This record gives sequence, C-alpha cells and structure tokens, in this order.
Amino acid sequence: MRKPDAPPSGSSGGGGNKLRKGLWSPEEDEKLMNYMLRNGQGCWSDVARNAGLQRCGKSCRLRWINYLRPDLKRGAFSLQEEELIIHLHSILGNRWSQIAARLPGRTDNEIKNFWNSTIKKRLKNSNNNSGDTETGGGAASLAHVNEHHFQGMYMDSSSSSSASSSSMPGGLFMANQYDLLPLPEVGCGMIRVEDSSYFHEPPTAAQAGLVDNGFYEDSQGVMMVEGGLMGGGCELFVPPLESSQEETAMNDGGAGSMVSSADLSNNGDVNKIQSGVFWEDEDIRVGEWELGDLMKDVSFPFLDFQVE
DNA sequence: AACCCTCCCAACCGCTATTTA
DNA sequence: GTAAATAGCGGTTGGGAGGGT
Repeated sequence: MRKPDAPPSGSSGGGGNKLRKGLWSPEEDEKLMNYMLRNGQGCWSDVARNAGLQRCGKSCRLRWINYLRPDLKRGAFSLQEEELIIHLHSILGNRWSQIAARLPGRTDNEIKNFWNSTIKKRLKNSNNNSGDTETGGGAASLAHVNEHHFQGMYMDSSSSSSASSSSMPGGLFMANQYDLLPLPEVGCGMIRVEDSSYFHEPPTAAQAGLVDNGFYEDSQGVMMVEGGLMGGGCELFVPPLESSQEETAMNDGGAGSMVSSADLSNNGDVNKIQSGVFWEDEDIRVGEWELGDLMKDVSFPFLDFQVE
C-alpha cells in the first residue's frame, strides 16, 4: 500500500496545485462519495475538480470503481465465484474487466489480484502435483487443471496483454455441454449447437430475432444455431468480446477467439459467422493463419463428442 | 521483543481506444 | 482529417499486515 501523501497544506488548497497520489484518506473518500451520489458520473476530471479533490480524474475513477461504488460486494470470494472466475478465465484470458462484468459486485482489480495471488498459485501447485510441466502459465494448462469442471481446449492469443499466451495466434475454446455456466448479460457471447434434449426448443424467429444463416438469438441473448451441425452436444464458445475488440482482433491477428465448428472442413456456414459477433462471407482467418490449417494439427483428446 | 519473510491488495503506470473540438 | 482530451484496461509496484523464527 502506498502512504497517503501529506494533505494539502493550509487552506489555500492551491499552493502549487499539486495532485495528490497514494492512499485515499477518509475525507477524500467522503468527498468523492458525496459528489458521486449527488451528481452521478460525469467527466472524471470535472468530478475531481468539482468535488474539491486534489486528485486526477483517473485516480477518482479508479477509487470509485474499485472501492466506493455502492454496489460493491466486499469480502472473500465464494467457491462459486472462484470456479466461475477460473471458467471465465479459461475462456476470456486476462480480460479482467469482462470477467468482472459477469461477477456482480466484483471489480476487475479485485479479480485480477485474486487470480494472481490465489488461483494462479493454486493451479500451479496442482500442476506440480500432477507432474505436469509448466507451459508458461497459459490458460490451456489452467483449464486443464480444473478437472472437475473443465474438459476443453483453449488456445489463448489474447492480445498484447496476455503474456501467457500459447504460441497459437488464435483463440479457440471448445467444451462439452456440461461445462456451460450461465452467463447472464453475456449478449451474443456463445454459440450453441442445437442438438440433444439438453437444449430447449429453438424459439421462432419472431420470438428470438433470427439473425442469419440459421443463427438466432435466444431470450438470454445467446446465439443459437439451428439444425445440429455437430453431434454429441458440443458447444462452441465465442468469448463475448466487445465488437470493437473483436474487429481489432480479427484485423491484427489478436484475440479473435472464434468458434471452430466441429466440422471445420465441411460446413461453410459456420465459417462464415460474423456480423458484430460473427464474421460474414470470408474464411475465418486469424492473422495469417487460416483456421482450418490452424486446426489441422490440433487434437482434442478430452472432448467427449464425435464429429459426424 | 525484534527481525525477517511472505502475502495481499490499493493504487499507480503505460498503453490503447474512443470521443470531442 | 487531425490533434487533444478522456475513458478504460491490464500489468506492475510497494507497503501494511501478519505469521514464523
């Protein structure tokens, strides 16, 4: 923790006008809290100024988001939260803000700290115990370790921020049906392949808003696929990235975590998924890699479905 | 009691993306 | 179209707390 800087000297509040850094004092918290509750969020540099704080807007924003927000849940992570974090991390990589968005009351910073201090260590230990060699801390090994919940493969490319990437420049996650956790607020983050009784009946187009090519969005915003392209209840996850990120990712070969249908080679429709979350009318490419090629040498020893 | 070590986490930093002028 | 300002994200740092010796 950082020592709080000495409070601004005297009543001038100005002498130098230097911005404070370090820990927030209770008085500053109160000022910010009161201001935010009265005025709501606006331009953060205005917040800092108008609330009478010698802080930069950025610092105010962080303090509000990570500590003062009334909807924050404090205290230890529950087992459920922990498992959800592990699951989401296996899908999203180090996109802490997106993980946090699925854990009400938790902040990205909190989750990041929790991951780095607790989960990472634990998973590393269980890696060592099981005799696995460290693969560089990539999500692939992590997903693998959590055996009671995960059977899947994840190749993390996740942008520059994920130093733990595998060498694969594309992201892909596949899991069996039992791995699904509900992801409210996910939007079009996941594609299900209609297949077994595990899935509910697809809604009508009117109910769900038919998107294209047999894809539709269900009541929870989950993208669905009609017609059972794959057997065995396989589900394909598209990490619910914001569209801007996705586009960037696709353009620069970054985190384009794209579905690979079980049948990469013989079903063109799946490879054309796009539009906001889907890619249309072009072969899936991740940087210079064609997904089909990418997948050529990949095996899924732990997937429990058969491609038909 | 004093020292050392490790853990935890608040906050900063640097960067990119987005918005505004 | 461009530059500046702002927002947001993820990585890293540093210091307090607490346990061990």
